[in-house]
Amino acid sequence: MAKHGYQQYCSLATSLDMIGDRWTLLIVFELMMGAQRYSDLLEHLPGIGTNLLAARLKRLQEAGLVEKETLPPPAASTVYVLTETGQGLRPTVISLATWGMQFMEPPEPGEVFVRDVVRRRSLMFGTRCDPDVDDLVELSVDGDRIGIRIRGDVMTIEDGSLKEANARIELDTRSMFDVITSPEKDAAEYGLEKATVDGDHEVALRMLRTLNLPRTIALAQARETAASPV
Amino acid sequence: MAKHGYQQYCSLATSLDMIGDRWTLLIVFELMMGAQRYSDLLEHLPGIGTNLLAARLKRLQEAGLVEKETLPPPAASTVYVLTETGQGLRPTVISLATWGMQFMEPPEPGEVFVRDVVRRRSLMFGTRCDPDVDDLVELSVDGDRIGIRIRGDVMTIEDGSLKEANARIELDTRSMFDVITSPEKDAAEYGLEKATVDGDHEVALRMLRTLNLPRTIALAQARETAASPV
DNA sequence: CCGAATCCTTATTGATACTG
DNA sequence: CAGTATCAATAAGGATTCGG
Repeated sequence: MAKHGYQQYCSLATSLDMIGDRWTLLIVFELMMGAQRYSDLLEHLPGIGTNLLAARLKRLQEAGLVEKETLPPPAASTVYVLTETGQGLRPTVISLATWGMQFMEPPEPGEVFVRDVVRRRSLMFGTRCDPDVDDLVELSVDGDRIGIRIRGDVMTIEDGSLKEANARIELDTRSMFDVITSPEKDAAEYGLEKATVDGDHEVALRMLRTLNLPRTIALAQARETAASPV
Repeated sequence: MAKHGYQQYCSLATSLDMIGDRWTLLIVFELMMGAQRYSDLLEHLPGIGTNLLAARLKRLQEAGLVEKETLPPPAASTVYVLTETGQGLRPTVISLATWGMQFMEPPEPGEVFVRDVVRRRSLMFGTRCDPDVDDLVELSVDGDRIGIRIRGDVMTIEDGSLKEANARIELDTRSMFDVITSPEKDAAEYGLEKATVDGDHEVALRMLRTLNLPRTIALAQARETAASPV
């Protein structure tokens, strides 16, 4: 689309020449959540079309934002990884994703898979957390069930139900939406009221707080940046 | 381009549906530097084509990011203005523009108009400045001449030469590039060595520091954000 | 002159089929 | 699994025209 680019001597135009094409930034976003195979990307980017994915990956590699890596045997599959340069887009992507949050409507039940929402959340999840925490929570939203482990500053997700969870949270789509998108710092408490909790309530509350954290922090940072723009 | 959008329940995809089209973010960037008429935008966005500009402005208005305003007589012209929502993109735009800086090559002499470079710089210029400063400097880069006034936290630019300037800086394109893009905090001192200065050296140095400021601050913020990603 | 709307050509995309 | 190839549908680029 930007075949011969914006021909402007402007760093924003330069950036857009590199990542301004349709789908490109979404691919970068996906790769920020970890290395992925071609088919993983296809799956996580519904609607992209295999030719476009291939084309974008090629350009991203030429631009030095992405690299192909071959996993050691027995996996022996090739994955795409963001380079250091590509990782440099993290603040931008987070800031843009945060801005977009204000336009999101509560989803229809079933429209959304919790797993994807929490996965994306995990990108914005930072290091500002208690290093001693080690929580394993089963989260079920309108029947859609995943396991989330928070260990210090690392969040990992697994599918299906967990026998060893410290807490089980069951909640409806709307409440989940409220917890995640609300800039209020008591959104987690509110979500807890709406939820059915099994197991350690303390752990459950901490988990909901963690899921809300990115939004709160991002807003604070955005305000600060806006107040004294760079 | 994104006619029926990415159909993903994802705030980044939502953002891109609004500002992901070609030219759109550049238009927003322009408007961040102040209200502009249709023809001003055409001029500042070389290559856009009048039909596209019209189409983008229409979409941006529908999306609530831009509004049309009619200036009071005798100006009586209509200008486009960013709404509060549109202004919310400021941190994103600054972060993306900062990221792109690493790919910029020193321009050919004459390729670039100082005025445009400094104009864009003024967007990133923030409030972290000495409120007592009131400097008026004439800056000439390879013969291209503008006047810059810094008064507290406000930077204004005017064309042509100034009789009343406190200092006159004359420098080549390459040195100007170095001052602006260098993350080193002594870039300004370096630039001063390369320059011919007439008038108050203290004022000249402060001006070069100010032009370098955005880059330095932006990098510091990016590092911080990357370290504890939102 | 400003602020577009129209027409036409080229480039990019989206969807699907196909291959090593 | 990891892409290519094909092709119709769209969007962008460029020139010109039009109304106030």
